[in-house]
Amino acid sequence: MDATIEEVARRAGVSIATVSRSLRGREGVSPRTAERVRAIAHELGYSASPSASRLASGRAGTVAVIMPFLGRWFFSEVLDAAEPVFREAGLDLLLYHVGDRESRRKYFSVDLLRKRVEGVLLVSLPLTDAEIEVLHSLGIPVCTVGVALEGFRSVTIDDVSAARLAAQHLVNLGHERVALIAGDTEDPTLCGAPRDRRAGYRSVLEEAGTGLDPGLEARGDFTAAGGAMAAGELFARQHPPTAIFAESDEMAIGALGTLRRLGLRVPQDVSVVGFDDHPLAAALELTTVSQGVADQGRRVAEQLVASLTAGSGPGAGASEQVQLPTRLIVRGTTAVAKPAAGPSALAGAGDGKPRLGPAPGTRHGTAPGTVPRRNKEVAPTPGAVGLALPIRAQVTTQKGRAVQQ
Amino acid sequence: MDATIEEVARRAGVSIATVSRSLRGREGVSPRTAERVRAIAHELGYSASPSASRLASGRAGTVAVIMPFLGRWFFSEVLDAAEPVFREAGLDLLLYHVGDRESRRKYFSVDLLRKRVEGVLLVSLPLTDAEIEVLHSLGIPVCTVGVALEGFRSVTIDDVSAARLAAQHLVNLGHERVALIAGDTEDPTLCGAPRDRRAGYRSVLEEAGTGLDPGLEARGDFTAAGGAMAAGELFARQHPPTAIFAESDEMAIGALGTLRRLGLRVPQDVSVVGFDDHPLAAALELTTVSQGVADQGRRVAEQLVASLTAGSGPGAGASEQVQLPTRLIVRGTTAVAKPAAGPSALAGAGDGKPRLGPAPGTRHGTAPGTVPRRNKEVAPTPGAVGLALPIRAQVTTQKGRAVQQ
DNA sequence: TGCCTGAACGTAAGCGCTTGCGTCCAGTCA
DNA sequence: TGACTGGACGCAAGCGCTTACGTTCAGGCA
Repeated sequence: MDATIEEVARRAGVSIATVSRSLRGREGVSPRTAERVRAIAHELGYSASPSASRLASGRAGTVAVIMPFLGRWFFSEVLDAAEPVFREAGLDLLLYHVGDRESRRKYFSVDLLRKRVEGVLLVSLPLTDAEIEVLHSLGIPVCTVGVALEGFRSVTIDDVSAARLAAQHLVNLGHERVALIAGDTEDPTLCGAPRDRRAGYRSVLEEAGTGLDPGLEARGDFTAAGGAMAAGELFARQHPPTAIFAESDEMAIGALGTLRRLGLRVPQDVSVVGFDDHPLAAALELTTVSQGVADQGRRVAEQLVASLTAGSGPGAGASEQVQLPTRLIVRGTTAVAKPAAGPSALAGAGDGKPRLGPAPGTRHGTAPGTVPRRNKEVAPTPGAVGLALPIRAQVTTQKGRAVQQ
Repeated sequence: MDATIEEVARRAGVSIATVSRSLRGREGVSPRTAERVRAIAHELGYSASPSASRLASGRAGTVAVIMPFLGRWFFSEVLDAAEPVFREAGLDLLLYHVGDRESRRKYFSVDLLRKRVEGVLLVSLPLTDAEIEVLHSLGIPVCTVGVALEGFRSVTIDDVSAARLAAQHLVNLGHERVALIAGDTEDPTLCGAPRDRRAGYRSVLEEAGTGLDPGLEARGDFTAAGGAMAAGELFARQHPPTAIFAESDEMAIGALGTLRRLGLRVPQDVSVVGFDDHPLAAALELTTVSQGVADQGRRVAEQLVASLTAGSGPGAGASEQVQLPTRLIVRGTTAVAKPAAGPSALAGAGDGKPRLGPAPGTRHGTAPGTVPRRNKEVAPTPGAVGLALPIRAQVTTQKGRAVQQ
């Protein structure tokens, strides 16, 4: 068996209380003794049993991260960013994948969380009132990311404004038929994001005076395959769009695939904007709305750790709602609308250069979009350089070749 | 405070021992009593304190999943598939992100795992002998996926054969200059996969008699950005390739971006094969080697659960090494080599159709590649349909338009 | 010198369970 | 009717810690 605290105490010739105090850095032990105890503990390869110490102290030393998806980019990215924060704080990270209604019941009604964790991080999971009630009744800090919940601290973005960014960009390029590939607003495993992004999109179209056309909206399910289908639907309809805004990069990329199969060139025939700034978006030169996912993950984890350590300290921030900025990253999948678009035009020879020009209401963006490069060696590859624009600022130019599909 | 076992006992008018037995389904309790206890426990919203029960029973009820990356597709996919298996078995899933050398030391030398988990799932993490020693000394079941480790059960694929599949496909299409975008074989956070895939690639080239050319190998880092850079390097060299095999889809997609920027058409000018069957590979019609990642995740999790429940039962399978099959999925990024390739040819008008024809040694594949479709509604989208081929079987035809970039 | 003080340490009471073993008692059999 | 049996249950000893409180004792002060 592993060494226990008792063995360490015996070897050090002190009581187990002193060992505990020494190892936990509590006061009441002379520096010399503490040091000696620590040396012996290390020599024995001793480390306290978590269950014993949790039982005795009453603190779980664990946080739960609850997410509806693990495989989708947004979620794994949040997890990736949050993990080190918890680790740093000495907290174990218990992962909960909440999928269907059934597993949700297990997590919420049967208190799987109670006594097990001392904090909960909820990733983009919309909850019923009953579930929220359960969370509150746990009496432990709960932070959310991707969705704001009454009474809980959260880190989110303004999905409405972010979507407006994308839609406005397309409108300003002269597009009059801007389609939306939306997430499912009914899906119980998805949050308000699809609803808000659609709202942002619609508000821009209304302001533009082009009117809303239900025929311009199709549903993907936040996957590439769903995006591909949705694009297929859009172009099978009476009046196809000249531009597409997809609520996620994964759907946008799926749409790109469909467009290519249909022989439509991007951006010459159709412009496409995504949402997320997925790592592959840069590679594919997809114009997109960046929402700093890693940032969100890190921030919300820090928020949770703070709630945990501060206890009920300064009442401030009890339900702090952080909203992170988003920005449009213009790459190669968007261009000014063709004067008279014939959507039936099949793929023809293209010179590969998007016909970009100053859009109405132009303002120059300044902060260059960055393309992640971990490999620092020779860089003969012309990277896609986009422009990061504040809300409402519009595109003017871009460096780098655009897509030519 | 939450209800304790004592309160349940009091209300039920029995001893806490009986409550414990009733709730855990142990024998020694009359059915009537057990039922009554269960009802009362439920009424009180009681559930046993994990730390207390773990301390008393000595079982941790928790497994650790250790992975070097959380954000990369392969890893999050494995996690996604493994989680439900553990949940089903009533095991908590403790997530460990092992990044740099420093954090590795923490995980392995300081026994963060000891006393905390009763099983370990290691995802594609190569270990030093010392680290392996530590794992063995834990005396608990350890399973690995993505890499086979002496003395541990594992689920892997045959990376050499899988890579051969891709390389052979290109060679059979008539390509004589087949490049490799390789992962870093020196990276301590990566497993034998890059080494084996490179070996498979090289063996095919050697057999083909085209000889090995160091100028045909470049290093990505398993990211799209890395793949983009690597492709850039390859085409900046003296004798550019006519085909590229990338050791991951993410790198392949990055390479596609670079090729487009360089004005090279895929597959007319350059063929590209990836590795993984990433969800976006289907959307982009990337020819790739599918390695059934979800399968691997599920299988290895089941393996670990079995080791845990079987205890040291039938000695069989003590170090069972499962190897899952891989298959080539031919989509639109590969085509027969041009008779005389001028790699400097810039993008010209293309008819968008790959010049695919029967390759030498042809054999017809039968099992159709599947494109994940969760949305079951009208499907006007022409999905990419690839062919799943057993090892060494070669391409003949494919349905659906090919990429035209 | 006697007393007070506080740092340094020990004592022991839990924390909330699990489980081996002992007890009780309704049946069973001789 | 009494010894015997086994199912149903209670008792209590932990599991390995944390921590409130008690004890000891060297030093400082009047």
